[in-house]
Amino acid sequence: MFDIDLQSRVPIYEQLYKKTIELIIKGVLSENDQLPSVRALAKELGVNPNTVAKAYQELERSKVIYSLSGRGSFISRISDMEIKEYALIDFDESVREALKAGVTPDELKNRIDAVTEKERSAP
Amino acid sequence: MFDIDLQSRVPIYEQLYKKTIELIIKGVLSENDQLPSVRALAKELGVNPNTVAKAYQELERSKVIYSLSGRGSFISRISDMEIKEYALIDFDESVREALKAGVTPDELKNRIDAVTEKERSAP
Amino acid sequence: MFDIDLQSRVPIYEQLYKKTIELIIKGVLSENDQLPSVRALAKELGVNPNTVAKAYQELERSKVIYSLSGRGSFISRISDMEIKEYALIDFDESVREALKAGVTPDELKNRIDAVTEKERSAP
Amino acid sequence: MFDIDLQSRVPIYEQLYKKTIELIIKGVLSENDQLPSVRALAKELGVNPNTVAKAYQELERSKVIYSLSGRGSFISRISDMEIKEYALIDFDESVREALKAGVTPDELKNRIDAVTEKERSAP
DNA sequence: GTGGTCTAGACCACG
DNA sequence: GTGGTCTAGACCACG
Repeated sequence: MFDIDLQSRVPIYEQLYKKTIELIIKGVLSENDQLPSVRALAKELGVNPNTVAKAYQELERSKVIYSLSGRGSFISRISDMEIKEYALIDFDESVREALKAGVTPDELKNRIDAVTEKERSAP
Repeated sequence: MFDIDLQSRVPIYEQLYKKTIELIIKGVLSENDQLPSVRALAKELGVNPNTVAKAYQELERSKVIYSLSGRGSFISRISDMEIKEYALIDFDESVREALKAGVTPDELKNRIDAVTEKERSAP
Repeated sequence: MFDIDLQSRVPIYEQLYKKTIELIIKGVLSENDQLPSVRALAKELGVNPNTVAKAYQELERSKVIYSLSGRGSFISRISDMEIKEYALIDFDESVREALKAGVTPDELKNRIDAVTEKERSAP
Repeated sequence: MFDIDLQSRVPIYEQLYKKTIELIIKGVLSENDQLPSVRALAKELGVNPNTVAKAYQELERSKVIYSLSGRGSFISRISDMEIKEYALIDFDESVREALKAGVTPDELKNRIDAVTEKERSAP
C-alpha cells in the first residue's frame, strides 16, 4: 500500500507524506481510519522509524491526520480543495516556466490530455 | 542578471543552471554568447568559484554551453524544441501530481488560462 | 583494493571511477555490495572526502552504483554486456589511432595474441 | 590541413602534434618539407601562437621535426616503426583492459575489422 | 552515520 | 586569464 522508492532522490518521509494523501484521494483511506503504527510501518517498509515518525508529524501539522496519544494516528476530515491546493501551486509554477520557454497555452492543454491518457492506461 | 536566492533550499549551482536556461529562453543569452568567467560571476554573486564552476560543468555536460580551453564558456546552439523539452518535462510531472490529487483535466486547463492571463498583465 | 596513483596526471576521482568498474569486472565487487563510505575511503586513501564524493557521484550518474540516502552507496546490477561496452569504447578509439599511425589490421591482431599470451602467464 | 577541434577536451597542442604525425603517415608531409611558421599557423587556426609553438617543441623533442634557426621547422627522417610504437602502447593497454572485462581475443579481432571498415568509408 | 552542498583558498595546464 | 582539480573543513538533511 505504502510502496516507496528507496533509491529515489525524493526523501522517504516526503514520499510517505504524498502517498498518504494519494491514498485518501483514491478512497483507500477515509476519515477516522487508523494508520499503521510508526514502528509497524517502518518495519514493513524497511526504513528507520524516525523517518515514518517525521512523515506522520508533517501530516499532522498539515491537519491531514490527527493522533490520539497512546492510541495511534487517524485520518482527519479534509476537504478535497485543501488537497488540490498543494498540487496546484506546483502546477501554476510549471505553467509559468513553460510559457517562458515559448510553449503556447494550447500546446500545454494538449499535453494535459496526453498525460491523462497515459496515466489512465498505466497508473 | 543571474540573480539567485541564497536562502533557498534549492542548491545555488542548480539555481544557476536553471537561470542560464531561462536567460536563453528569454533571448537574453544567444548562441555563442560568452558567459561571465567562473571567477567574475562568483565575485558578482558573492559565492564561491567552485559553486559557479559546478553549475558550468553541469551546463556543459547537458550541452547547453561549451567551453574553449583558456578562453571561457559560451552558449551552445540549442533548438527551440530542446528548450521547450526542458520546460515540458517539469510540466508533465506537475500534471501527474495534480491528477493524483484529484484535479480534473478541465480544471487544469482553466488554470492554464488563469496563469496565462496573469502573466500577460504582470510579467 | 582501491589503490590509486597520487602522482598520475589522471585525476584521482577519475582513477577511482575506473578502479571501481575494474573491481566489478574482476568480480571483487558484485551487485548490491556496499562501497566504503565517502569518509572511510577518503581516509584510507589519504585524499579529501570531496574527491571521493565526486567519483561516487559520477559513478551514480552512470548508474554503476546507487545510493540509499543515509545508508551508503551500493553496486548496481550491470549486465556483462554493459561492462564490455565500457572497455570496447576505449578499444575502438585505440584501433582508430593505430590505423592512423599506419599500423595494419593484421599487425593489430598479432598484437592482441601477444598481449593475451603475456597476460596469461603474468596476470 | 591542420584541422583541429577547439571544443575538444584534448589540448590543442596535442591535437596539432598528432595531426602532424598523421600527415606524415598519409604522405602529405615528407622528409625535409617545411612546416608553416608558428605565427602563420596560429593565425590560420585562430589559436594562440604559444600553443603552436608548444606543439612544434614537442615534435622537435620527439625528433619528428627539426628546426633551423631563423629558417623554420622541417620534417625529419622518421622511421615508420617509431611512429607506430606510440600508437601501439595505447593499443596494448586497451587490449589488456578489454581482456579484463571479459572480452575474448576473437571478439577484439572482429572489432578491428568493424572499425577498419567504418574508417575506410568515413575517415 | 551517510551523502550533498558550500566556503576559502591553492595549484596546475592550457592558451 | 580561463577552467579543472584538490585540500581542509563546515554545515545540513536524511535516516
